[in-house]
Amino acid sequence: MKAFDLLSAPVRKFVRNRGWHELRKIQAAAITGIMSSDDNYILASRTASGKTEAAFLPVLSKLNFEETGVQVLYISPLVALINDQFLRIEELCKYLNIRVTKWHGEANSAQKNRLTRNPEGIVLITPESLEAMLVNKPFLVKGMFSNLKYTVIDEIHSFLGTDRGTQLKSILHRMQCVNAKPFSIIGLSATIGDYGEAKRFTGNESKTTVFRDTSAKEINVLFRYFKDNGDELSIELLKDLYMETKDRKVLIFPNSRGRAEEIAVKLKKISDRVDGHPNYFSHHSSVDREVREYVEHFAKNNHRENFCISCTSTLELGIDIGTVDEIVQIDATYSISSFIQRVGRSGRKDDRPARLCLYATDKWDLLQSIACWLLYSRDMFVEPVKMQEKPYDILVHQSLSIVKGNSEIKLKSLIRQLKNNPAFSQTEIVEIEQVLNHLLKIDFLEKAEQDIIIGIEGENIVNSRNFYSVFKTEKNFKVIHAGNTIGELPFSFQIAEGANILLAARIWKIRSVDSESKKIDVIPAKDGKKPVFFGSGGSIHPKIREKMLEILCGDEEYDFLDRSGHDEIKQLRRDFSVFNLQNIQTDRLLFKAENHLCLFTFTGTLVNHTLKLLFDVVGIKNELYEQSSMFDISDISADDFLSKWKTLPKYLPDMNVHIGNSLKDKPIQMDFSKYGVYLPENLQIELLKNKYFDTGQTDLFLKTTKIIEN
DNA sequence: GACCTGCTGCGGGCTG
Repeated sequence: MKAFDLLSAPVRKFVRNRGWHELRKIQAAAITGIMSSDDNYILASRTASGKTEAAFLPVLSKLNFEETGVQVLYISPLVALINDQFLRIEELCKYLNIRVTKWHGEANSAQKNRLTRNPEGIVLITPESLEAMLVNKPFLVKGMFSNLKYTVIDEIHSFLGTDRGTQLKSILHRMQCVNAKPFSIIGLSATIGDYGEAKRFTGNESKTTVFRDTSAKEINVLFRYFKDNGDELSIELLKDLYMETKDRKVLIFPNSRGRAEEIAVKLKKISDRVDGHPNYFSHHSSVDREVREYVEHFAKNNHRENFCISCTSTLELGIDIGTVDEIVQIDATYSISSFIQRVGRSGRKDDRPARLCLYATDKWDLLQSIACWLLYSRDMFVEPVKMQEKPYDILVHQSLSIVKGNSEIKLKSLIRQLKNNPAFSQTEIVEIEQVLNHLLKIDFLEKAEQDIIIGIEGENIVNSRNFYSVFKTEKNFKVIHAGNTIGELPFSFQIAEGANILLAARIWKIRSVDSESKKIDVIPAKDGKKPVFFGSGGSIHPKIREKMLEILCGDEEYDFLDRSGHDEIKQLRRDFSVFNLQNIQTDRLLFKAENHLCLFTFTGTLVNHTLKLLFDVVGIKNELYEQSSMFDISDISADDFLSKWKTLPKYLPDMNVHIGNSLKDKPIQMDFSKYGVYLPENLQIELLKNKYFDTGQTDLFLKTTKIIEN
């Protein structure tokens, strides 16, 4: 039987009326699977390949929406995506007389109230809104969701291996507990590397099936190399970039918000001068939400005019922005999976191959960029998801949430609930007890006779509006022009009266700064500096660094490189030819210069961090340059260094002591975790160890590496 | 050498 015939009559009518001649591969597979079983499914395929319909066509065919209670829950990582998908799902449901309700912080509260009085149909929600419901109105969760049949999780890859994902996994389990009969889960995802983790996310790996649409899109790739001079992009690069993008619909990804502004403003200036199109925008988290919505709307609805959006990962996820002809990446991405997301945003027209242009501004970035491209296109490599096996900080959060939701709960019952939750399945009971005891000790929890309740100190935390999310955000200054919010900026040396800055693809002069209300008043200006933001670097997988070394030691000529890129690689190869390298897997390079040593490790960020800590412990004076994966080592001879190097493995078993000392030195290191500071010290150390270090890989690295000298 | 994400409940003021 054909997949189409499995659908219910009204859904078939919908498909025919839309004029769809045939179902996509992913849709046919999903329909056959979902119609025939109540198993969980992961549907993986490119952006805009009809995944939403792949999930909803069979679910709408299968369920009886006359039943009371919400039947389908759709969970999205973004409010913007909920608003997007609402229109599509509502269109589908109009035929079937099913009510669809948006439920997030900005959604209409009258609609929400109507749903609570008469729960039915489909609800679109964020993880944080679900959390809030569990904390404040657990009775509502029971009333609304105890007859739930399906939960659809959009962009499920964005939850894998993240704190927010652990939170969602925990919430899903808590919801399963109030449900009469377990609901099924359908995860929608872009193509990812780690389907095992995606399957485990449903809480029932063996009853979860993955459907993948692997049909690859043809890509035309071009590399351009323009060495930058210091902080700003070279004028040659900008001119080339302008010519490359002026007649297309383009997304440019420059890896940082400051540079996104620099590019948008400078390309617009060139365009103004030569009478090109005026549609240059920037899109990132510091651009006001309404401004961003305008940009998205423009891209989606102007079919004839070209545009250029200079953006960060805000445009990586699946917000619908219509057709994009070309993707430009400035310098290497931090991961292959991010690279895949960005490439996937182009070439929606099926008849044309996607166009990808990779600019590099530094020799190491050029090398990394080539490595990423080869790993993606030849080796089909994607980083595995790095799981936090024991997410103690999320355990703190969920413990507080469960206690607050229950008002009071027996300690044994709380421990049992946490232990049965798949989000914490790797955490031992003694560890859960340790966390809860510490929360009791710091008055976040309190014993009231036989029960546990929220303690004095915990009240402030759980009653705050900020409690529902597990990630941290800083308070920034609002940038305002003539009463309109342009965006926001962190406080820095730049924020001063009379200074000129770039924001939202425009140039502004700061007229006044109000530190009290955190507002900056601006007027338009003619020239200015790119804004400064703060952030620590990303983490590069060892495989990318190994590929960089492989390219360096090889002699293949790449036909996708331009002349200057070709010359730069040639020069790099010449520089490294002083080493007689035999084995790319195990040989690493020690360059002996006059007064210092350069150790090129060609390994991942976490191993480098671990090596740095070990160097510090044994008193090797060093500085780490992550971009080239190189340690600059001084005040020691090569021979002394090598004999100390041999002793490093024996310090690894005491990593917790070393990390503990480092944490005492700089408590600020815990800042990455919103709830980590409420853990006992030994668990804080474990959290830090998992986040910034990799003792297992470092042990292996130290044991297998052979150091080659020049 | 970084990027991103979300938000209750209540009270007061205003509009229709």
